[in-house]
Amino acid sequence: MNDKKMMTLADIAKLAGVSESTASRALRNNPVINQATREKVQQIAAEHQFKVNATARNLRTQKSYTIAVIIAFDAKTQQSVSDPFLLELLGVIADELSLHGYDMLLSTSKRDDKDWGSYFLDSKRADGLIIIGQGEHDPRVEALAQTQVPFVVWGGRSGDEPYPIIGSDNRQGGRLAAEHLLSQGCRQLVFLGDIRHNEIEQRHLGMLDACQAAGIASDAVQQLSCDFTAQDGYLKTQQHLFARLPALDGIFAASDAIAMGAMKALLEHDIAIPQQVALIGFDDIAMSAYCTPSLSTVKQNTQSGGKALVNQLLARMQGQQPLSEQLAVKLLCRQSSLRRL
Amino acid sequence: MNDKKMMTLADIAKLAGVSESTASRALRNNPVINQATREKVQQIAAEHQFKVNATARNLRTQKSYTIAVIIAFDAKTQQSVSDPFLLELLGVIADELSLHGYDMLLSTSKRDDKDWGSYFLDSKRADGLIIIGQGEHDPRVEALAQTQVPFVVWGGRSGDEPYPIIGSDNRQGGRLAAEHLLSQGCRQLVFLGDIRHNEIEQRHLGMLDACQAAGIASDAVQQLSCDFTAQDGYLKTQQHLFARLPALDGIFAASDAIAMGAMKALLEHDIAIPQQVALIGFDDIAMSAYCTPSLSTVKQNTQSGGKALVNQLLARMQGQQPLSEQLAVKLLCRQSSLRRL
DNA sequence: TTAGCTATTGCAATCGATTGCAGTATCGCC
DNA sequence: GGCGATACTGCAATCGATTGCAATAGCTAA
Repeated sequence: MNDKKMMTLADIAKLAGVSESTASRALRNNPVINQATREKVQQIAAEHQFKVNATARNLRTQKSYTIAVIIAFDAKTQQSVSDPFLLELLGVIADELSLHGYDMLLSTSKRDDKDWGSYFLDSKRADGLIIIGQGEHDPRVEALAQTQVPFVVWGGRSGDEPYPIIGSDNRQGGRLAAEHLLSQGCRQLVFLGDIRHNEIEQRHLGMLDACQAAGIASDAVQQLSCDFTAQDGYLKTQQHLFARLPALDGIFAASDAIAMGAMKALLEHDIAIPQQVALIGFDDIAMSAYCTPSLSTVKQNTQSGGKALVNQLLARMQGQQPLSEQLAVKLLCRQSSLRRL
Repeated sequence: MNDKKMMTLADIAKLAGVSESTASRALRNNPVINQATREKVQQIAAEHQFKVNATARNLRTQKSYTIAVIIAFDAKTQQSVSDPFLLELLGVIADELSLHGYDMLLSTSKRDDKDWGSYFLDSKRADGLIIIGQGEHDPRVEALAQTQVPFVVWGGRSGDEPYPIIGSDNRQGGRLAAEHLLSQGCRQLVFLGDIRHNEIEQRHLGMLDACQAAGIASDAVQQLSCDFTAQDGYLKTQQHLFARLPALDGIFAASDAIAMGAMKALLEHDIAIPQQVALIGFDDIAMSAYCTPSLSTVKQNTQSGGKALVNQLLARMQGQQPLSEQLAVKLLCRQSSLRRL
């Protein structure tokens, strides 16, 4: 029942009474092999549960049929470790890769000891790289761009990056969020987030776009740096925003986690949301709809994002010019910002 | 600067004026090679940024130095896709594996087309399997247990599983949660969760333990099936629990997500938490501390869990008898359940 | 009948590193 | 001076599948 030692192609060939080359071609459905022969070989292989040794194939073909996904953390803040958004994106990427016959090697680069390009590519562990890091300018990525390594990045475009970046249209997202706050009558706004990150910077810029378009004085818009955690959202709100009350009437947080921290601080201080301060986040994590008040937010299209990452990378690996992409986002208005029904 | 084609061990050997075998041994720091020779080879390799071809090594050594991590979803509920707890665990596993020189292949088995064991092991893609699925009895896992495949499972032990399971002491967690509710004066309790899942069943049993010990009548403890989502927590609370008010005074949700859904429903109904109904969850996801009221919960030790998974698997791969482990959990009392200060 | 095709199949090299075993040099010591 | 031990180093086989090219068989057309 359980074959003692591993079956090899040679065993299958012998059983089928053909040469290894024929067996190999038959299994891969090479049409040059007689149909009857093909079927016979495939049947025998199936009977014995033969699985091609991926290692041997990889060595011979010089491909690994594997893509490395690197989650690049900020060494300092350790952010995003528990960002639900990430896991969702990962799931989509995994599915899409598997659809194309690729496996996914996952690496969280906390210790950034090893140089990605060579660790994964030169050693033939992977054929390409997907880098997920809502990072600040990362020298390692910049360095990669100088090489021939096929890779794509999930993140925010700031304009001139010499590598393909797929991400949400963060600026548009920021615009939508701010327009919404303005439409609810907010006039003194705060942006809560770390604009050293490209994506966050774009969200902030979008907010400024909207304010400018609405003729809001620029000193009515404050930006306050904040980590990606609920904790920091809470702290920063406590430390800096209470002082600006009651004038302050609208907060745009760079992520839902931050927003929920801010919400906590406001509620503890008995500030009515959205009546006194309207609040909106970014990401639409699962909890957003279920906190009280429910959190307005800007939703990223994880599905399209994951697919775009994979498809651009595969295109790049086939020698095509990869393109950066910006995905449309969607405004979700919930209780935390809806002053009027 | 950038070497045209990939360097191979042969190239390094030639440059160093030694044979391939010597070069190989030198790079792996085999003490049988003269120290001076070793250093010279290593230096030349470093200069040329030589990286051992993992594929070739794997073929020759018949190992892949790779562990496959499979996130087994419930085909129906698609739960846990966005469970923050999972990502955290994944991160720990990734780090621990990398510490031991292993890479991590991630697979989300939504389409359960392929048979794990053979896909990863027979094809030599991985040396072992870590299966994460707070699953119900999964026939695929049962089948694996019949084979020689080295694998470990994250989940709940129900007693007799013939394979190593690492997980939290869910029963103890349930006990702690219930004891806490009781200590707050709750007498009519509801458990919200799907007890077909081992882990959840254990949490429920723990709750019953505590109630029994406290002499609570068994009909004062209700169990209500519920998916892993905030959404279902919300719905089930609306549909079934309002009818039991005001007698009902304590809810233990099988996960924080469920708890937050329930909280939403209660608040919308103007039920005071914790005065009228005390609420406690499980997991301590990042948001728990930042909803309002903040959510009491039982915290799992992700760190130890990830390490245990990896270490047990590696032990198993070295022929040792792997042991199941139950990790201690910790009760975190926050506003949602604290009636007295 | 035979050259010329086509349809199949097999031979043997190849991918790059590892490793058992054999070979060489050097040294100490009687 | 010779013998064995010690310390390195190299030869060549090996892991398992893929593939360019050669080989064979069967068949058609001249």
